[in-house]
Amino acid sequence: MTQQVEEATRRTPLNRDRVLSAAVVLADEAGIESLSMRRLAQELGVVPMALYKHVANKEELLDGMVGVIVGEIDPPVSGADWRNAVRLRILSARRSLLRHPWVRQVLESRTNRTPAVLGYVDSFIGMFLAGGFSVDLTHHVMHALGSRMWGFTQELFDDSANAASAPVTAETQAAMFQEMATRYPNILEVAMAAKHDDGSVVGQGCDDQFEFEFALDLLLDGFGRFHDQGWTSKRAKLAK
Amino acid sequence: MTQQVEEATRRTPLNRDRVLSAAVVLADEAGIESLSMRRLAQELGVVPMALYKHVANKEELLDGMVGVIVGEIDPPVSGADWRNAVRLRILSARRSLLRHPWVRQVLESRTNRTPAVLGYVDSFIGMFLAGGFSVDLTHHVMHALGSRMWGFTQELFDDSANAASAPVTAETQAAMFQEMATRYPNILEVAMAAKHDDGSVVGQGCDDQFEFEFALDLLLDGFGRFHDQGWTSKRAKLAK
DNA sequence: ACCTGAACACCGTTCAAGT
DNA sequence: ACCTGAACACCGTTCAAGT
Repeated sequence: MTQQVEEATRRTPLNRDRVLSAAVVLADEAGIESLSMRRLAQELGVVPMALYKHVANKEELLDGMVGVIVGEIDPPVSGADWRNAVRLRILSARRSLLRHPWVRQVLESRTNRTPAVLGYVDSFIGMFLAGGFSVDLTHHVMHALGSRMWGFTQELFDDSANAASAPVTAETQAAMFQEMATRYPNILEVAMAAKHDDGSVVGQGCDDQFEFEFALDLLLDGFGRFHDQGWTSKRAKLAK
Repeated sequence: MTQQVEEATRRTPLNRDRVLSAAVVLADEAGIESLSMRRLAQELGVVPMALYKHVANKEELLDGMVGVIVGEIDPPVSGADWRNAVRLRILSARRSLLRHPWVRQVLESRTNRTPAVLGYVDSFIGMFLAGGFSVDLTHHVMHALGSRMWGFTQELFDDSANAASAPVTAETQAAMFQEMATRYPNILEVAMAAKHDDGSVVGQGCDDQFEFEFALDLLLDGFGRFHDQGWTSKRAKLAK
């Protein structure tokens, strides 16, 4: 930072938006684990306590950050049937969330009853109701969607962490292969098939976008089938 | 702790299992946020550094704790078709995980390539392969299942946190209702229907077990349909 | 060789003293 | 009335000094 920019930054009075934007940038660039009140204050050129005038505590800071990203998600497209509306909105959310990978963890780690999140959920529910879904079915469908409505899934193994680690030698790779073959043959078989499918031997093998849409479409198909059948939870419970 | 018990505890030499068990108990009773190396050491009546002889660091401690719980999950039942085998196993995992609510967060926050987790996943994949699923379909099905294979879903709003908070007065409840009605009418409508369904006005309204099984069965139905149709990812990609 | 007290480099947040 | 330096009560982990 040059002297000039530093001066200009310092002159701009701190406000909630500047705090939140700086926090988003910091989380994007340094990772959510590097986001501390002290570090954020330093980045803004203020004393740590100055932040507490604009956010009550770190929890509120994180809620606010999520709000910023949720605000970037496109509103529902108009004039589409429920399936397309829901699908496009989720894929839009996915694009937003992929730009800010830390949002997933923050969304997962807390109960998110902030206006931004509630507003998103409310308009999301609205897409099903507008599509003629009963309130009952909409309720259960929202549960089934869960965090997938944000465009992400809790994956079993997060490869993004692995990508940053040191490259493994051919030797250790061979040893890992041997270990996998004897102890986890099924995992190996599936992983090999995915890699073969991918064409590369080195690549991580899984097309995340394809996997996401596979599961999403499977769920949407199921929702549509239930809707067409006039499914109700009461009948489902009686059938048990 | 009486003097006698304290003596006995101190005489038992510390080992990895005792460290992990104590950590599990501490997380169960005090919550995962209260689990620190220092607090755990105190609980075991040792100096913090003594722990580092049995676990390399906190990450390894958490991995080990997950391993303890995963070890409690029932093995696959034999002689069942794939659908029942998978279903029963997931519901067994769910029972284990519900007894130790912190496991969800720990599983979500890390890339879990530990022997315990890999072993579980491997045997899980085995159930689909044994049911005649292609390796290809099994791969995508495992992705679609995601963390649901552990018996939990990322819910939008975690009510467990809310239950611990202070009870709200009738006044603030009415104000919240008013706020919801004007700003989040769709959420309110769904929430009201769920409560009515539940019979109570106060209850949290959602039957978590029902919601879980609703989504699980919807997915399993989809998997079965794909299996019967001889679905392949290659054909699915060409169709796009 | 083994064990561990003290220290290091952090946290989020409170609070009283200074302007 | 406003602002903030110092302090509090913690962290995980290193390391050197002590046995």
